[in-house]
Amino acid sequence: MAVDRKQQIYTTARSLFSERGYPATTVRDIARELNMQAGSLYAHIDSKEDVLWQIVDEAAEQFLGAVEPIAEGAGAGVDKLREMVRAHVAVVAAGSNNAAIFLHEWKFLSEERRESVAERRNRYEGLYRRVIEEGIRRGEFAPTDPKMAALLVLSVMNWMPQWYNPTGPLSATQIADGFIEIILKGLEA
Amino acid sequence: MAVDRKQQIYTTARSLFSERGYPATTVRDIARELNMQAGSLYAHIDSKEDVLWQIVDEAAEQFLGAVEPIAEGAGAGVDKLREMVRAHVAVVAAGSNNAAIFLHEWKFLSEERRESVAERRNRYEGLYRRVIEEGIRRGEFAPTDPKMAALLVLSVMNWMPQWYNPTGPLSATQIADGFIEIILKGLEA
DNA sequence: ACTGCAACCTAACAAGCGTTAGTTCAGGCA
DNA sequence: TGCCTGAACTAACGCTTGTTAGGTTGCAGT
Repeated sequence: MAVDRKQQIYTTARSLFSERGYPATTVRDIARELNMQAGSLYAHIDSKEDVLWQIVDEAAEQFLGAVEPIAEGAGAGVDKLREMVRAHVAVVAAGSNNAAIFLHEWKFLSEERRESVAERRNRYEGLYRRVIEEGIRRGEFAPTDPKMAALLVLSVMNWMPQWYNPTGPLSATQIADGFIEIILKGLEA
Repeated sequence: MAVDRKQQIYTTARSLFSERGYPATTVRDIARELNMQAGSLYAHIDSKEDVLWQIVDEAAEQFLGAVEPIAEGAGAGVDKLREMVRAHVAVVAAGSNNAAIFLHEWKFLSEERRESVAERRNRYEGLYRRVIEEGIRRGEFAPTDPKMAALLVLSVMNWMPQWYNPTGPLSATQIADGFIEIILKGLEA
């Protein structure tokens, strides 16, 4: 029994933050879900914003950690892009709450923390743009605007937490492959 | 002088709701922006939620009103899909604040209002799915899962309010055409 | 048996929330 | 002139917010 209470608090926070958003979630909501009192939370956490920060920070690391090695590795652009999308979708599927919070709730962090998130998000988006640019230069992809192409890929992935249901009929890999098939055909030379 | 104060309140609310979200925007924030007292707002509005409702309701009508006639009209699926995306993007561009609020803040409406939004959103998504299904049946599009294809199109459009900048270098039509070019190539038979 | 400690509780805090009531004041109209 | 209307104000309401302080409980190790 008595699994690490801190972890339980974070799990509950992830669920509620992603469902209602950070400002609409109160520490009393989180406490109620765990059958405890609001004040008792503070034996385990420092502040509500700290909880948000840890969740967002972790998610940022997960996405970069999964996709950066692929983007900077060797191989054809087509294959790299496919693997990047697969890796991204796998991260979303592994913890879809994290992804939704990462995408929408970072606004409520303090200035410096927000900047740390923005920096990593820019780096992340750059990975996709660069792989597509490289693919165009090599003649793998048709000469389209790489910024728009990257934005298209990222849009599809970023919208995913809004509808993805872990208990739904489609596995994460099926979803990734379904999307990337259409996208790669749309981009190919 | 003295433009309709009610309109000013709605314009300010649109701006703040889309920027910080509904729960993180206080009626005092709105009032401050208009150099007035929070209580004074209530000479013009009934409640904070009513303001949100009117904005969301209006946006729903704008999207359906612009896209439904095209989807149910005659013509090739390829042309219809292109025009639908153009029309959607035009609505976003005409009032990008509305779109962001419509997509993310409907959760904070009352049960019945939420349902009214959900019903129209389902109808809206169905328009895209049906045009794609029709296109596949006619042999215009390759036989892909129409649900995934529609989701791809909608994802790209729904993510747009997150990055679209009215004063940016790209016009709404350029954006729409850039995306739809890639997507149509990805779908074609 | 005693101590130490983590986990939890109750109670309260200052601040902020949406909203209401009562009032003031200027402008248009009889 | 006197009255009405609309828009604004001030002040407060009851409630909720994140957070803190201090006390209680029960269990692990000596």
